Amino acid sequence: MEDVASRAGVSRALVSLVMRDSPRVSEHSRAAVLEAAEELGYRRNLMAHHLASHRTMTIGLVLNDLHNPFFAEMTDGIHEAALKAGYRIVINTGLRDLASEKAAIDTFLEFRTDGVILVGTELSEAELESLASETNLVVAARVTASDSYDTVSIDDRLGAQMIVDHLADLGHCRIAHIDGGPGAGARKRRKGYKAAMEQRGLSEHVRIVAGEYSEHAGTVGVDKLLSDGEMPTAIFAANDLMATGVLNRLQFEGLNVPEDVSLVGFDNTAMAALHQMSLTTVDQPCELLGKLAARYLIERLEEEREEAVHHLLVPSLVCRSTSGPVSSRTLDEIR
Amino acid sequence: MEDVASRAGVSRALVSLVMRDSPRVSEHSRAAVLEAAEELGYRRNLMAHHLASHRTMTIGLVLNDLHNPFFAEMTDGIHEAALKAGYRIVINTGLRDLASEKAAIDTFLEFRTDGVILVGTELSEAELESLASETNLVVAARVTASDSYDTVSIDDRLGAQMIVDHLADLGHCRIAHIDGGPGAGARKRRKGYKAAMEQRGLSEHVRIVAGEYSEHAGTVGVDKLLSDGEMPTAIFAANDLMATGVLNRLQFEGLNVPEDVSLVGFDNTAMAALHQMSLTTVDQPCELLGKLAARYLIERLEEEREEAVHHLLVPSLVCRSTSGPVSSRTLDEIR
DNA sequence: AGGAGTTGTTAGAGCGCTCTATTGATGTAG
DNA sequence: CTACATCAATAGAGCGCTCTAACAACTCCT
Repeated sequence: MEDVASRAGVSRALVSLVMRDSPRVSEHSRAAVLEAAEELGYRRNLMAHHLASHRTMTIGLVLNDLHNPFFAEMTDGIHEAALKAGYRIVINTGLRDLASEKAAIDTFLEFRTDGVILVGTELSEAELESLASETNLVVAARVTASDSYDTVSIDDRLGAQMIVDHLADLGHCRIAHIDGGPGAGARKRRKGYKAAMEQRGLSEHVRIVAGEYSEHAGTVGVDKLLSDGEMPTAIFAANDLMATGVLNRLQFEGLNVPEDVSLVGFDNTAMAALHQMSLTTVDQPCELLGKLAARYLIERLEEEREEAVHHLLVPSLVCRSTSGPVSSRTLDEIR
Repeated sequence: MEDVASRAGVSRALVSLVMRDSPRVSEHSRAAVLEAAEELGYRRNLMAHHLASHRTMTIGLVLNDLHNPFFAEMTDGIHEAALKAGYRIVINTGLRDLASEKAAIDTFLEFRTDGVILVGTELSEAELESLASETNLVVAARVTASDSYDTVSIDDRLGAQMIVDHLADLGHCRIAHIDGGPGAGARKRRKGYKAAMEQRGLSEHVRIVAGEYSEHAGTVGVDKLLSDGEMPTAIFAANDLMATGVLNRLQFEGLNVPEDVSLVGFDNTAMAALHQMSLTTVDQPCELLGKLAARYLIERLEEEREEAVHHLLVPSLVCRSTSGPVSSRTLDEIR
């Protein structure tokens, strides 16, 4: 910066002003500085910039799982909204694993990004609370009642209920749920499933298989369902990624979907819409969620608001071809 | 740091040593400092750290497209190798768009990450060259002959040739290629396709439709193929993501795969292996590629090597169910 | 003409850390 | 008992920037 200043024949402070697009610089000086900077290939040092200004104009984004297209779609929305407000984003992945997620967050804390958006976090509420005391925080795709950070999500519980209602309407009673384990929103989906089953008078058919938000968990889940007890006529997979694994395994086992077993996912990722999948699922307006998350964080950063916001969006069911009326055949006949 | 120092009853410099795990600190002082830091919730400021040390122990990773599972798989490999060497990674996305990619890179340059890995970059060779003069650079999934940065990739040209050979062996002559446009490796795949067609005496059947590495491009590509001229009996899509769109559209148009049209993709992403897709494709050992990329960058960072490395891996064909012998029916009969 | 404002520019302190050189304190050999 | 290492700890400069306060140089108004 010193070099640029002397080459442009001005002071270091003025170069700093030009770099920050200050309006209180004459056109003449501005041009001279920009030219000198260009010639020297000068690029400002964000580290030093931050150290002096305490701002980086950067948002840290922690995605739970890069393999799940849901997160890519959320990112689009966040990216767009952030850019529009003059912020840039930096991403890190939690690898669907608590320790890695914490490491990812630590990186951003050490980098001192202006704020952090956690998409699909697996952190406990206590951990979120303590994180919120260190930085500006928005949690997406998960709901809490905290008043120190914002949350943006769809109503997972309601989504699960819609699924059960849909399947029950088609005549299904033996509706099983492979759950999302520690995944964000998984508990609410599980609860919604249970509540809806009870409401429909299907309490005795409640059957929950432990899983997680991955394709592999779908495969394993089907194996478990096949190996012990009566096979359900419908499966509610905790998310689309898992549903992919379920569908794969069912077909591998010679079961037809939806003739023999109906299947419903959750998230409505681009994957689900594919002709080959054509998965019945619950839609999450990813881009909108992303935009809202970014917007709420930016409101915090610009100190336009003190109290926490908890924005809950209403999901909608997308019926495709993996769900159909209950079959009259039993599993034994099928085999 | 000052606070931690006074609380622990030592100097600021000693706290710094403890934070950097220096061996020249007595156990007693170390314990005292760590305790004080813990109590005060101290977290070192990476910005200041870098400013003074010129190191961040961080690698910037630019992924061309978050929606393409190929990049998620590469990331796994990079992440693992980086962590093992004590580096952390920070990700940014190019949104499959040159301007965004440049913005992503700029962020890392301003953050002064120790080095940058570009996965599937669309930058020109001149731009890559100039970037390499600013930071330590490794380019993955693309090949150049530069001697100022390393590249790690499979042999795209060979992969394309394997596809054409496979299809030609099945009796196909009218093999069309929907290309990857500005995408990394797309030119090589296009060239390999052309060369192989000529080698097989199928020059007159060479047909290239302009596309890009996206699902949508596959849909559009099929429409183009259907609307003008004779429909090919086989399609080589520039990557798996595009192949998904192609498959989708073909089925929508009532064409059976592989009975009416054979289809081959490229990348062998997890998606391609799904029972519902079962896509014939060319395998890229993503994790290995990622690991190599990280390793080469780290070698550069630790200044173990001066000259550039260009590592080219041999691809392999994975035959699944979207490719089969040429059909005797013509398109008119099908319709 | 003199005070008040406005505009463009600058000096210099300070952000939170590392790093070099230095100082004591302790041990070890001549 | 002195000379020389070795080890633990520290002072103080400096990394590249921003920010406050101050300063010229104008313009405007009474």
